[in-house]
Amino acid sequence: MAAEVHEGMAEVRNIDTRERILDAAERLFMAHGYDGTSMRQITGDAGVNLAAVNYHFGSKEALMQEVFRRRLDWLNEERMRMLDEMEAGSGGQPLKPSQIVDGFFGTLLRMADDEKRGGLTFLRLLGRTLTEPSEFIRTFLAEEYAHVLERYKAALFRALPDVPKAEIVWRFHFMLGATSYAIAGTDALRVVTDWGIEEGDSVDRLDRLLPRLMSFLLGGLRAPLPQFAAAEGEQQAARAA
Amino acid sequence: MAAEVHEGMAEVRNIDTRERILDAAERLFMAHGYDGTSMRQITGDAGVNLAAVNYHFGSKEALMQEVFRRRLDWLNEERMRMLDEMEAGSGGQPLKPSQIVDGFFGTLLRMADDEKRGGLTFLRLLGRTLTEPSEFIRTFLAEEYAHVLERYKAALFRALPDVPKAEIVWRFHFMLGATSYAIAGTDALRVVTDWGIEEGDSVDRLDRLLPRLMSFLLGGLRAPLPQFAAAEGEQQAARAA
DNA sequence: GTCTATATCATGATAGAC
DNA sequence: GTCTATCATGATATAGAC
Repeated sequence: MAAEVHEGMAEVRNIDTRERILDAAERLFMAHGYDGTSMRQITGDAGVNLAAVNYHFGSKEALMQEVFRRRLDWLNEERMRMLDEMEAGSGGQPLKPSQIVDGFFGTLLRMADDEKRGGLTFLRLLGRTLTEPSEFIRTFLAEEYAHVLERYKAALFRALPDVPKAEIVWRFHFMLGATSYAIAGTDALRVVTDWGIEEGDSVDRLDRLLPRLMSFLLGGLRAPLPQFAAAEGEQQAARAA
Repeated sequence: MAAEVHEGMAEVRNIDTRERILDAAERLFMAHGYDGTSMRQITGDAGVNLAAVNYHFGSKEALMQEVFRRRLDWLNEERMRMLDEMEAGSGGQPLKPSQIVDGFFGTLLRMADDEKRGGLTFLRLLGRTLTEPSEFIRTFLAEEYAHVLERYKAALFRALPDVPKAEIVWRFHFMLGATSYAIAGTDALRVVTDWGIEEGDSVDRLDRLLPRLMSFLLGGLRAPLPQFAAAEGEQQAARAA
């Protein structure tokens, strides 16, 4: 009797097993890194059999890719959708830098509150992975979502016509770093923030992180240019005129 | 005869072996991470025997700590020395934010040109490790050099009396992230910077990275406060007056 | 689809000769 | 201090019964 129920639920349990593995892998990769997490830990945590990972995903590397794809496909479609929407509403005018930054980084940070999209766990995993040494996964991310970066970069070029393009690319990069580190939420962070914070100020609240980060990013993006770049900026502005 | 020469050089070869192991470990940990690097790779690369790591350092973890200590002791002494010097020359007045940022992050970045202090290899290792999941090493770093962060944080509090302290701590954290990511120099960086850079513009030149990063960091540090924090800033300024 | 059992290999660490 | 040889463990992956 139990066997019949088991057979009847085979399809459902299959899907369930896949998700359970992905959830456990996401959590463990976040906490201990790719190389620091074994398939025994993952399947143990997920409550499934050791062989299930290879059956459902083929290998540990393929599992890692699927962990990211599950979240990033949605995120990057959302980013594209927001850019489409903002550009449709701007009447052909360049967007404001704050709109672009919010579309890219704000959309990312708002995932932290969305448990069904991975929430803070996935965000931290992503933040850490961007500087982690597992080459195959950085390559995968760069290739899979290059088109999104490209469109946002182009939007920034239009929004800041008198800033040299090289400078914008660098600043985009600095913004990525500040954001990654903030969401990675390492213990180094905790040590820093534990000092000298006024009583009652809840540093850890995510709804405050977003405006804090936004101010910082925009301040950096629009900062005065370094001297050698300011000269290039004048040339670029002259060409455009 | 050969045996006598060997014995006579024992001390020298000892030191040499230690340094060779540290150099190889620094390079490999940077490229593949702590968990992704085996002691066989390290000793193979260093051209020494496998057992030498445990003889000289005791364990893989202790080796990793020594890799960092070798570079960071100097860096953090230099940071302290610069702060002492600047404060001695300011006549009791608060320092300028740009001085403080240069003392902390400029001193770090200038290590990239100093091959005998680890150069770019160590800088990248450090940048990656700050978000890496190896807990023991982040704990080690946080405890070992906490006093330096504390002094720089205090200097920033004095330099920016009407910015809430919590805000300064966060912005310090964002600056750390932007810098880590920039020096980690992942492939994600390379992909980003390969797009749309004008011909002849050498994006990779380190002497340009420093002023670029400085402008960005200072722009972020001095950015307008987010609304909720601006209110706190007024209170803080009122208390100080 | 799920399980047990196992093949195959790499890891960190150490004992003991030299 | 350096070497060889080896231990004990844990890794990914798979074969084959159910």
